[in-house]
Amino acid sequence: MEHPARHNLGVSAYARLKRDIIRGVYPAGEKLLMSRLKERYDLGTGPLREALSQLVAEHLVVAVSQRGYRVAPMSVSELEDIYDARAHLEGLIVELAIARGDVAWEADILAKAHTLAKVMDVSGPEEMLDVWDRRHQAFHGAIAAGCGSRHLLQVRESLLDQVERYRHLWLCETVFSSEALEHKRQEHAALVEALLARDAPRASLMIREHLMTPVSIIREVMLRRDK
Amino acid sequence: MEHPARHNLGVSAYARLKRDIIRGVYPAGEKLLMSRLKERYDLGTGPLREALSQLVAEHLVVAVSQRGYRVAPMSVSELEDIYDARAHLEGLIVELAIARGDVAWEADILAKAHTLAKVMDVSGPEEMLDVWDRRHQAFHGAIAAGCGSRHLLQVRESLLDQVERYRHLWLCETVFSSEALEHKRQEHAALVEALLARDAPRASLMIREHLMTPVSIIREVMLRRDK
DNA sequence: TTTTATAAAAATGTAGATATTTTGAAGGCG
DNA sequence: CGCCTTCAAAATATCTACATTTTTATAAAA
Repeated sequence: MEHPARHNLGVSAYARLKRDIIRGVYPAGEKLLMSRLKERYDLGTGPLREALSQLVAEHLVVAVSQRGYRVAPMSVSELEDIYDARAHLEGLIVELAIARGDVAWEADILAKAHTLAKVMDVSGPEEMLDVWDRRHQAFHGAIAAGCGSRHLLQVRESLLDQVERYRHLWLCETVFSSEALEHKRQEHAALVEALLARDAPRASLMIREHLMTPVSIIREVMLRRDK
Repeated sequence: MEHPARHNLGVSAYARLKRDIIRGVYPAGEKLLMSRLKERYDLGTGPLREALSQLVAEHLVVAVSQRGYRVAPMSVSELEDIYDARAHLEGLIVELAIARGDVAWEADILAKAHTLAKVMDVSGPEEMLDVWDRRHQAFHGAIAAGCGSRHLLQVRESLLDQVERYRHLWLCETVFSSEALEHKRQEHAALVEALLARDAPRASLMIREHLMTPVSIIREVMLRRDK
């Protein structure tokens, strides 16, 4: 009938740039030369500037007038602040979800938790980490969805994007030991239990702690790298 | 020494467009014709598209590929969700501010509260509403600042921008009676009292209720207009 | 070493070319 | 007659190429 996807170049430039920044293709603080980007993505300046403007609004890129764009810098202090903000926001969302979530919400959490717990190493650790991460996101997404607020979820997504670069450091560093995975699994199980029991204070505390655990590891990776 | 402000056209296009959208110069859902914008702001398509891309990221504008841009639609359901999200976020921020704020934070709140309480009608109601609104924002900003999290404050700003169009309806509608102003003043005083007493649950509840009060009025304005 | 002059590189903006969507009229069909 | 298609013209969005302005790098002079 219609073309499957008919978006303009700015949109795909945005998606590709964002992906590359989050994946660490460009180091934090690196200058994003127009000429280089034009070559790499085979696009004109127009669409690129559109994409960069959006990324500026999302704080993944900073613009200095007449001096182009650079990847937003990373720092330990930002690491701490962003994880702190995210943990507290997620705590709030969990409390609301417990107050507002219905049976379908509960069911979806159970479903996603089950899928996550059953991730098996079938085709190499690289592939498996990818699957695990996707299902992990889906699990937490299902929990958050219960809050029922489009705008809170939107704000949550925004912080997720901003935290992703730091989280990527963690995923790369942590050669995922099966103990760590087992530990996560237990935390998730306990969290599900608290959610279904509708114990808001406990669930909120648990998720805040759950989300803060990577911070110390990432901090050390960053300090080590900076030397 | 140097030029005071040397930003590119995209930046000023962004500021002007945002201002006009928030102020209701363009009705919600209206198509933003490139030709019209070019004429109105005397700019080329390049800078305009940059600005619009940023506004898309901030959810004030929506883009449909190959079909240009339009002002983000407004609806009663969004009104309710956005105020709900904002109230809960602000409640969280207040709790954190009470836990983390120092003496300078307390002092700044008192200062801003005082300035706000002493707004006098000196040069017409238009001017006075403007002054009151600015000081009101400063007062709430001072409270929020105590949470100490750059990212939470950034997320708060984002929601403030999104809510501003609805709030503007309220400001326009409410021919500010001195009773309403007096009522606000009392709410503010009580809030300051709870903050200084470091009573987190009470302050959080108070601010949530304080922020939700305009909703019913705005809803009625919107329902009346849609008919 | 610091300053200044100059050349190269880069960012930014505009005009116009291209592609897409919308409009509106004409024609066909129930 | 009302309603749906079809199709061309007009309007619109989008993109690129090039012109302009600004910054950065380089080298000579103080």
